[in-house]
Amino acid sequence: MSDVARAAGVSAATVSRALRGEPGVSDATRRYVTEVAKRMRYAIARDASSLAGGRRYAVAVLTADVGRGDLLAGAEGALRQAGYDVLLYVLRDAEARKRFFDELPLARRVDGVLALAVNLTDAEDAALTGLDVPVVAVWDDDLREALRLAVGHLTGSGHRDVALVLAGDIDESYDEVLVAQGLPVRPEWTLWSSSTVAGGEQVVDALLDGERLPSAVISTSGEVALGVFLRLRRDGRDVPGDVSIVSLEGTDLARAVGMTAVEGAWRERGEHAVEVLLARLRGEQDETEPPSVQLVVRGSTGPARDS
Amino acid sequence: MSDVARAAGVSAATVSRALRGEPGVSDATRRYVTEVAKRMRYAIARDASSLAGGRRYAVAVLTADVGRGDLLAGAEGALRQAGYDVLLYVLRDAEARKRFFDELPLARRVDGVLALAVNLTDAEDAALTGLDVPVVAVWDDDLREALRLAVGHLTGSGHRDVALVLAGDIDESYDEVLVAQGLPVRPEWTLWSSSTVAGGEQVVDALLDGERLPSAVISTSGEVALGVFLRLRRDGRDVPGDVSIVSLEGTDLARAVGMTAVEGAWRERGEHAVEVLLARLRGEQDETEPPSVQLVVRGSTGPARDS
DNA sequence: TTGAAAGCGCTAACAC
DNA sequence: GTGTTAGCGCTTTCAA
Repeated sequence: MSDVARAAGVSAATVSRALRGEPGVSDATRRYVTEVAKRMRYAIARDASSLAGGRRYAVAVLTADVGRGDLLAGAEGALRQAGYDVLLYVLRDAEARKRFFDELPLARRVDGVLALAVNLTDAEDAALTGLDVPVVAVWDDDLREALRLAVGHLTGSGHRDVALVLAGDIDESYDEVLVAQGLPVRPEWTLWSSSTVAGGEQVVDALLDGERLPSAVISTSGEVALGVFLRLRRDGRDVPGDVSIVSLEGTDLARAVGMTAVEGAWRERGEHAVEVLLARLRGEQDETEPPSVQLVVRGSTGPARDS
Repeated sequence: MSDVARAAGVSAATVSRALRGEPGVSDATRRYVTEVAKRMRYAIARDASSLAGGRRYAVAVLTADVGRGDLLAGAEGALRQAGYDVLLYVLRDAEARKRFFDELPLARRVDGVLALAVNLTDAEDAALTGLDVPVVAVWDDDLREALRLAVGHLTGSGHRDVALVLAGDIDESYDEVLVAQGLPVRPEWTLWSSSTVAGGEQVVDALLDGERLPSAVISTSGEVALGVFLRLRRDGRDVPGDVSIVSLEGTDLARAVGMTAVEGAWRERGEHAVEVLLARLRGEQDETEPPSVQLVVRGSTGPARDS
């Protein structure tokens, strides 16, 4: 930077102000400095900038699962455009997750935290809040809303025996949504799975071991839903004749295989989360609503067997 | 840090040396300082550290497509474990890609660059090399090898009319692999697609518009391969009776739907790439081989129609 | 083995 | 509108 200052015949402070768009520089000077900097291919040393200025121009993005590509891509694009670096943390499994929250390697390193598809426990949330930077989480509310839609659709078709498959580290309180809509909750019908097709297949195995099959399965993960579908079919069950399936993660994969799903505009959801975070960073509050989700009925759901 | 120094009754320099494992500190001092730092929940200010030390403890990870989750997850885990931050850059489409290489926002910000599933053009490669940090790219070689396996499998079953679907920004020279194995190359059978199921469906539409169908389709993307499969079937074509399909991206999705695919151990491939990069960072050269890929034959391929 | 001092490249506060 | 000065929190000489 001092090179640029010398070349432009101004002080380093002026270069700094000019390049950052700070007030207190004449238009002519700003233009000239900008041009010189460009010609010299000057790239700011962010470390020094952060050290002196206090801001870090970086946001940590936590995700449980890189599979939810659109959410992540949307957030990355929006952050990048706003001039923030994206520090990616993949909380792949319980162990990685625990290590992350134990060490919490974010202190003094980021201006904010975005938790995508993570579903923080209270303790984890507290740990992040202790960092003293804004934390924005996407997924939990979205998931609840999606679940409500799915349950509504199923009860409307006479389903009462609904199994819920949760992918990732998700707390149990989702059962409440079932209860709220008047459905019974059977412990053996609340299942956990990794977010993979194979996970979905295993879920079906567990279900088949039980007394009887539920008449419908809701899965938070599109891949799991597909696994459930494939495994059921391989076992000679008809979908939706014997079992209906709803995925809470609508992607074009769901569309292509004809899976009833909640479509969430995930890229837009990621961008919206960034808006909220940036507003918090500015000390404001973003009041806009996230993009709404909607249920798209396809061939994987039908009336309940006994209705 | 000076707090820790004061509390431990040593100088900041000693704290610095102790915490980083630098020589020149007695074991007793190191242990004590480490303990005090931990007790005080000291977190180093990376900015200051980088500024003073020259190293940035950060690696840029470029990816064309967050869909290849395992590759990314593998690289992220390995980098994190080695103490590096992961700066994620999603080169989503041609425009984002161009902007990235025009601005090249990495100067003075990272110690190295990892390009995952990107396939750099010569110009792009030169731009990165100009950054003066090690650059490691994964995908191109892997893809060529995978393609060789796929082509070998198909020609072994008598296929000669093979269409190639490239997902992402991939250069055309992959045709050479077909030529090298004695296959004819027809321009209308080299197709580009976005890495989505929908993209695969569109590819089939284009194929159906042509004079005749190829007897086999190779797709670099697992999702595209699935789209091809679904669309062909919806059109009344038999797979593999009419058309065989091979995916170069073997995931459990490929397994679940019975797709012949090249399984690449992507997570391990990502970790290996990090090994190579870290070695370069240490000024060494990693000579280990990347994990090998292998073809798994499933139901989506069979003998050629006319053989 | 340890400490003191200089300086990394910026920004912010204060002058002018 | 612009320059000067003083740090930001570390690492790295150089001395002790």
